[in-house]
Amino acid sequence: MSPACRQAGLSCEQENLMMKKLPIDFYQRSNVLQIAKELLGKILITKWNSIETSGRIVEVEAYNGKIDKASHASGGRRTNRNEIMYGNGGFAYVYLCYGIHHLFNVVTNKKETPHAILIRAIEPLKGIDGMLERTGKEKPDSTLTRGPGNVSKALGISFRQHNGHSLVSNDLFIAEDGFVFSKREIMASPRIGVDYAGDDALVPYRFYIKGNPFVSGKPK
DNA sequence: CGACCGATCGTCT
DNA sequence: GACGATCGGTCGA
Repeated sequence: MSPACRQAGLSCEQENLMMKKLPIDFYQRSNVLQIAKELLGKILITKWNSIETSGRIVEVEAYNGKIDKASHASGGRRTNRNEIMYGNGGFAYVYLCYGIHHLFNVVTNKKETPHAILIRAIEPLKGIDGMLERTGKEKPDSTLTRGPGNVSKALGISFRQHNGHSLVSNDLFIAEDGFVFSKREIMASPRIGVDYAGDDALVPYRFYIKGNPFVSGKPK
């Protein structure tokens, strides 16, 4: 059960009822930084292989399209791999990183504007046993869904099966339950692992929840 | 602590 | 043939 529902004294049944899937309009807006911040506190859910897993988003990074040197679409670069970024918002962009990790992104904005938001960390809510099974971990500590590679592993997201998947589908989507982080809990910093991006490596496009144990990087 | 390193493979040059 | 929007481990101070 989510902290928000526990605080409100709601049962799991009631919690399900108040869960609302984000509509396609949420994703197709033009301000990727705004959407990235709004994703903090929302719930990412997967339901497949008879397992439902979900977690509250606590860390994201925005990638600001063609003008962003850190983006795969930098300079209008368009390849087989990043093609989905050039489509409409509301779809998953999943790619393989270092041959090992499947990184899950939310595509935003409209056709031909390749905006994306990388989901870097979630706080597990449902299906923790399933997450442990998928990751091979013994205990649900803070490394379970810390960092983008771990998020995908715990939720069973892979680039072969889920790249281009709709986010208004019934098996992979983001929902809101009324919970919101307060503004002062939301921190901004440069993005991680984008040293190659020159001056764009320094822009504060990473947003995370202050003090949350699932947030990647060094605590500060 | 911090620095470094190996894993592993699809994609692009 | 080189290289990642990473992770977890090791090693030395």
